[in-house]
Amino acid sequence: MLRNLFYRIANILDIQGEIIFKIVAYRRAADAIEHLGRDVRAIWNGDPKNLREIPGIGKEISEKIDEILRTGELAYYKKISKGVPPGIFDLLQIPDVGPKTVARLWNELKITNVAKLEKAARAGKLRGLKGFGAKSEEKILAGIEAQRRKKSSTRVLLGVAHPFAQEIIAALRASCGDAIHDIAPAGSLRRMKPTIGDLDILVASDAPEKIITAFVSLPIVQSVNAQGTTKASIIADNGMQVDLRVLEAKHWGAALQYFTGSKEHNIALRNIALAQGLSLSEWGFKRVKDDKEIFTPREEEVYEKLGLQWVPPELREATGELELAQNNRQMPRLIELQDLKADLQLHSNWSDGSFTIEQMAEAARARGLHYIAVTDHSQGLGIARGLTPERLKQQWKEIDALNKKWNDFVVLKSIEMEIRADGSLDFPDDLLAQFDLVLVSTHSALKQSREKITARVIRAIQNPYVDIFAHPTGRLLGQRDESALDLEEVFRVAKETGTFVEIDGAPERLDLDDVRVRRARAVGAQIVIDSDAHSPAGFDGLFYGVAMARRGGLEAKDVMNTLEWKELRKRLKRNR
DNA sequence: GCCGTTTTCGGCCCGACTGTTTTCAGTCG
Repeated sequence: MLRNLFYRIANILDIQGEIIFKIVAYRRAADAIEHLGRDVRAIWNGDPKNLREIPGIGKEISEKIDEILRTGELAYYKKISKGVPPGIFDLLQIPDVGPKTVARLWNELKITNVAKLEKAARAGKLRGLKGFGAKSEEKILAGIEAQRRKKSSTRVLLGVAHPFAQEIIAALRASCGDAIHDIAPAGSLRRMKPTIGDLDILVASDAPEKIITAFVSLPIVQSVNAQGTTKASIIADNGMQVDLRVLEAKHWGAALQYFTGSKEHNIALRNIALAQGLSLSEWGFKRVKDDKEIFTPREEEVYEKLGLQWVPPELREATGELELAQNNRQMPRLIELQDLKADLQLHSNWSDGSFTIEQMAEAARARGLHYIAVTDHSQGLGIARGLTPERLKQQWKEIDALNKKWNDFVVLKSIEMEIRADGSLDFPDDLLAQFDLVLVSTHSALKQSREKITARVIRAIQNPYVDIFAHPTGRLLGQRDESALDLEEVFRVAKETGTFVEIDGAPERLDLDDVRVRRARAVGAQIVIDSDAHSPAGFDGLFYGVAMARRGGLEAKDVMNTLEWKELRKRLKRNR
């Protein structure tokens, strides 16, 4: 709410022609609030001065936040938004229409919404404005059309975009591998964001034409948006836009850094460069005093040149990573997939999985894991064939028999137990005590009020036999929003009780995300990473879960299932 | 409006592209 309000203030100021730096300040403050991952109230605590510890929030904005938190209103916003037609903000969403254009459309032609703009453009009334011609009208109409299409399309899950990019890269290597010096995905995919808009792929090569031709001829290409000598843009048959750029090897480091982003990270990095008399762009460095160019063939050199540690792409979100890179080697050594010894949430055909426990175990073992917890659903989740105590006893016999098969792998008896709407659990304590490990989660009544669902979850994790709270927010990307759960409070109780909180790596969940992972660690809750696999391929979820952990800045020591079972077992609250 | 190993005042990221111009403003990533 605060974020949207400050963005709206920035947009109004932008249209009103306010100096850009003031506008940027409001947007930056809005982003800072979003990146907090918790309620600003907790930091505010009744005193606006407390807010100034947040980077990007100074005297003016802290006092405005204070006013909003106290009164629910902002006099300044009321003042500047007076007489601004609401349709104006939709105009800003149209590609190639910015604040200056909106201001002139509004002032000179009384155009205040998209419908009026479309009508005027069709009637050829825009070309009367100075600097506008027939092409401008076409561009605006195309922009409106593009905007309409975009509304219906959505971002793609990381779990879809990542293998897709690998497929494209493999195809390009196969067709012109001898001409490829280097190839890599950039953009939000390289930063491993939970969802991806467009794919950016970078190639270092001396034969750009060959690469471009091969790219636009790939079988996945549905249409070609643009094709030039060094870049091309296509729409793939799965609807994704894929942009390819080809460049010389000497530009590789700067280009990869630049196209990986984030935009905010790059701006901060360029500021650091400027302070050292260097101007940084996607082509490399330029010394300000004499324009001498300095090339960086490797990305590491971009950071080294500035006296910084290399920043892992997952951390490049301008949330303090450059301070770590500057301050004497404080960059964390982020957790890697190989650090995980176990997967503590997965499903078999005893509930809603499609494979036997043995098949799942063999797949996990083949991926290098040392143990797994089989966490089929409990009876409360009837739709997923949840287990009753009777079927559970049969399942345990199967697990006991299986465990005789290996001397280097263990299957733990576990359960994904439903936390009922009232906070009670699906099984009594004497049964819970017989599991190796108990995981709890919510699948129903996710629309409960903040108070109700928070109390419900806390009651569950206070149980002495509950070890892990799985997919905490319950979100399904693109389908279902997070619950209203007070995560800050849940993390606090998790720490106090020794309950672990989970990063569920299933691509449609990625729950906790990076922002929440940071908060969990800051509060002191212990974390595990699971795949939530329902099939052998589902173990890929560990990779995506690790990506969220990396984005949250976690090292191996921060993640409990990097421990072998005999160590982890000692850390369970029931054994402490 | 924010911020400080060049600054409490005077800065604030960089380059490409487009359409309209004839040197540039606006937009984008």
